[in-house]
Order: sequence, then structure tokens, then C-alpha cells
Amino acid sequence: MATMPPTPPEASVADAAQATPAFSPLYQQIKSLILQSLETGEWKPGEAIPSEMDLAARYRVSQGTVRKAIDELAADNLVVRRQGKGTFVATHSEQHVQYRFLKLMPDSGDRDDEGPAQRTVLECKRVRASAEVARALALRTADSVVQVRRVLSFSEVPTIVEDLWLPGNAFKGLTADQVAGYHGPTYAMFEVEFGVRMVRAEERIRAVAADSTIAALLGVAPGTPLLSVERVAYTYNDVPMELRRGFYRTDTHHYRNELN
Amino acid sequence: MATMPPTPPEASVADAAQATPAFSPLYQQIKSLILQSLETGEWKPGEAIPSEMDLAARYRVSQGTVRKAIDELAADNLVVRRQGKGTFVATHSEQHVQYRFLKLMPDSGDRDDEGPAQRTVLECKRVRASAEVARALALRTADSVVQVRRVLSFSEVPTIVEDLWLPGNAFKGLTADQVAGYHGPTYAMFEVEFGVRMVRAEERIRAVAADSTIAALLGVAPGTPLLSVERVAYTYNDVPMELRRGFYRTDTHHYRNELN
DNA sequence: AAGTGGTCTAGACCACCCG
DNA sequence: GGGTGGTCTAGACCACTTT
Repeated sequence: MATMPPTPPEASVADAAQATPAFSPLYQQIKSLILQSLETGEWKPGEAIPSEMDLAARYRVSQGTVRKAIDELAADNLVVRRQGKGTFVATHSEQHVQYRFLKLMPDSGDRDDEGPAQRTVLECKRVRASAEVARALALRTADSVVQVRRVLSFSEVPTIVEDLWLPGNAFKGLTADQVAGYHGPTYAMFEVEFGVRMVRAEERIRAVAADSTIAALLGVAPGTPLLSVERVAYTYNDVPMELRRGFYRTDTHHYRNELN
Repeated sequence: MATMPPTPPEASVADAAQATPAFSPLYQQIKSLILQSLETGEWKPGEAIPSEMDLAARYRVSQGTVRKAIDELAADNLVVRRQGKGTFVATHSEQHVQYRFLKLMPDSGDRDDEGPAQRTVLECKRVRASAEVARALALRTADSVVQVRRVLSFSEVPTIVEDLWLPGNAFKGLTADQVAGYHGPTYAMFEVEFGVRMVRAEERIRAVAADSTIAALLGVAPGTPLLSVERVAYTYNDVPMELRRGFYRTDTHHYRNELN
């Protein structure tokens, strides 16, 4: 790499232009090169990336260095290793953990017991970003955004009502049918239909009283305490690509979190 | 290790009795040996553990294998590495992240801006475990537990009221003064005074309406929506050592969570 | 200068998966 | 059997901290 001290003979990645001027360990530089290829879609969600040996040859470093780079990518859930098969680009489809970002669990039993959520899309329209939405999505006020409102039911019981705001640019042509009809997680649909891969998210959780609209949609009395979950989901490079606010009933479910 | 295949010449840890009968990689076995020493208190919170070289010699494996074991312990927050100085047993004291398990944040600014929480202990008494408490703490109903009720205020505003239940056996002699007067996190006090180290926790979060008691303590109207945060904290080996239920005001604060 | 963790390499073998 | 990721070793040097 361009910034390497002259330690190993031949360890110069004679490749494309360097995008990492600051000094960092070799494996970090390899990591960001791999990251670039993920961003540009050289390897697509669900596909295998080249083997460690191939990558080592490509970047002119040892297998161990590539390994350490991939280790970190795997720890970040950007990539999944499967012994004997290869390393694969992570995807919200087929990933055994359906609903990776949904932490609401039934009070007893697994989420699998209830089967998949039933989705009812109430609204899907193009609007101008409010100041709040613009701030969360790093847009300018009045930029075009797609707004979706939907209800999620578990075992026929409406449990979540949520609004989604998506940058209009990246989600041109999104329809209510797409949101409602896709089999599998909505984030998987975003990958397939729009090439947008959500990589991480941040949530702010509050307790609020249901207003009459939300109460009617959830079939509870107005004033019922609900969890308000505000989520910003990010693609690569910490670019925000979705704002979501959900109201969760917590009479039969709870938000589960693990602390380390 | 006893279960090693005959690969490396001399890789038999001619040490104490094996506690890991099942097959597993060498570094995993080393990891659990280190873990045992942490549990038994051979190295105490805040102290340095032996250097990688020393551990490699002690277990008769290469430095790289010890390194990988320690890497995992560091990822689990059981141990902290400091380049040039050594590897240290993690502690809730002096750990730069004060309040490692408290995810409630002021809506604007850092938690440091408010300074440390003011604690008011309302109650600290020995009681018999209810069925619910017994289940959470893996005790028998009517076993002795210590129950604490306290209020946490930020910037003079009462924001959290929480109840703690602790196994009576491990927390003999806990007093209200100890809980209120200790400088630093309560979990740090548990380490110093009772040798109990909390290693991870699970939380179940719900939205509930404040009853009149809680409302009075928090200075809000009865019926105000509050976050109910139920936490079980574990020491080593997944042994539960604390049940805690907190009611959080979320008018000026929010529960912040990061999803990966 | 000495000691610690951190990086990098090179080579060997193991465990797993598939054709 | 050949490919992939996973483990283990041995040795070199770097970066940081302390004496």
C-alpha cells in the first residue's frame, strides 16, 4: 500500500488510486478496498466474494492479512463466512435472522412461532421533506421523499403502525404494492429493487400515549402507552437512507435488548 | 490440551485437570482456562493479567493462540487491551464508559453534560423472593433477596425510579448507605464490596402508564407513559445476579440503541 | 533499553463442502 | 480430490509505554 513502511519486500498494492491517505495498518487498508468493492456492487448481496487466496494475490499481501480484514467485515455483519464454501456478501434476504433490525418479541416463545408479520400498507406517496425528515436523511428541506404508512400484525393482531421516509432520489418508482407484496423483509426488497443495502441503524425509544389515529389502527384505547421507536438506517459510509417511526404495542410483546 | 489431535509437537498443556471434555479449538480451550482464572479471582478487576508471552509459556502454546483467545475475551468486554502496557481485567470502575448498561440519553448533548446521576435510596431491605424474582434469579421462591428502591435524578430532575433485587446470599450486609454513598457506578460497588462482576445483561422494554406511586416519585401525572425496563444482569457462566425494573421518563431523555 | 501489545509473513495441517 | 475457510506455529519487526 502506498503508505506502508518498507517492511515486507513486494508489499505494494500496485492497484487503483489510493483513497486512504492517512496511515493505517495494512489489513485496514485492505478492508477499505474490499469495502469499496462492496459499495460499487462488484460483488452483490448473496454472492460469494473471491477466496482469501485470490484476494491475497490481488492485493499482494499474505492470506493472514486478508483474513484479518475479512474478520472485521464479518464482525460488522457486512459479510458472512461459511467454512468450506466461501465468504458471502451479507443480505437481508435468506439471512437466517429474518427481521435483523426488529427487536420486538412475543412475551412467550420465539418470533418464529407467530410466523411472518402480515403487512397492510395504508399509504405510499411522494411528499416534500419536513425539516425533521430532511435532517435525519441529510437532505434539504422540501427535497422529495417517499412516505409509507403501514400496519404490521402478528397472529392477526395489529401490533405495529409505522411510517417510513425514504429519499425520493434513490427510491424512484416505489409503489404500495411493492411494499405490501414482497415476500420477505422490506430491507431485502430494497436490495433487490433499488440496490440499497442497509448496514446498520440507530434507534431512539420513548414511551408515548396513543393518539386517536394510531389507537384506531391498533385497536386500542386512545391514551394507551405505546413504544415510540424512531430509527435511522444507514447504507455504507454512514449515509442515512431511511427514517422510520414505529408505534409498538407492548401488552403481548416487548422490545428485547442485549447489553455487553 | 488433552483433546488435541497430535498435530504440533509439544502442544500438550501439561497443566491442571481438564474441565473441557468436548472437542474445541486450542484457543477456545485457552480462553476457558483464562476465564476460569478470571472467575476464581486469580486476577482482580482493574489488574493486569500476565503478558501473552507468559500465558503462552504457561499453557505451552504459541503466542498467536493466546492472542486469539484474548481477542475474544476483549470482544466480550471481559478484558481490555492497552498497547505497550498490558491486558487488564475489565471493571465497572474507572472504565471510561461510566454506566455501561444505562442506555438512557438526554435528547440533546452527551450524558457527560449532565454530570453523574444523583441517587436517592428510598428502601433497602431483606425480603423473600416472589415467584417472579425467584425465576429471574434462578432461586427458589421465598429464598432471601435484598430489595432496593431508588430514584435517579439528572440535573436535579427525577428521571428514573427503579427496584433492584439481589440474591441475599451473595449480597449479605448490603446497606442503603452503601448503595447511596458509593462514588461511581453501583456495579463498581458490587465488584469492590461483594466481588460480584456483572458481565452482560438482557433487557425487556415496555411502555406503561405511571401508577400513583411512581408518578409521585417522578413528579409526573399518574397515567403518564413511561418506559418500563426490566433487566437481568449476569456474572460469569450466565449466572443471574441481579433483577432490576426501572421506570424511565422519556420527555427529555430517550433510550438509545444501536443495531448491527 | 526493555517490555508490552499490534502487525505481517510463510507454511503446515484440519474441518467442511461439493462434484 | 480439490477448494474453501479455520487453526496453529514460528519468527520478524513496529508502535507504544515505562524505567
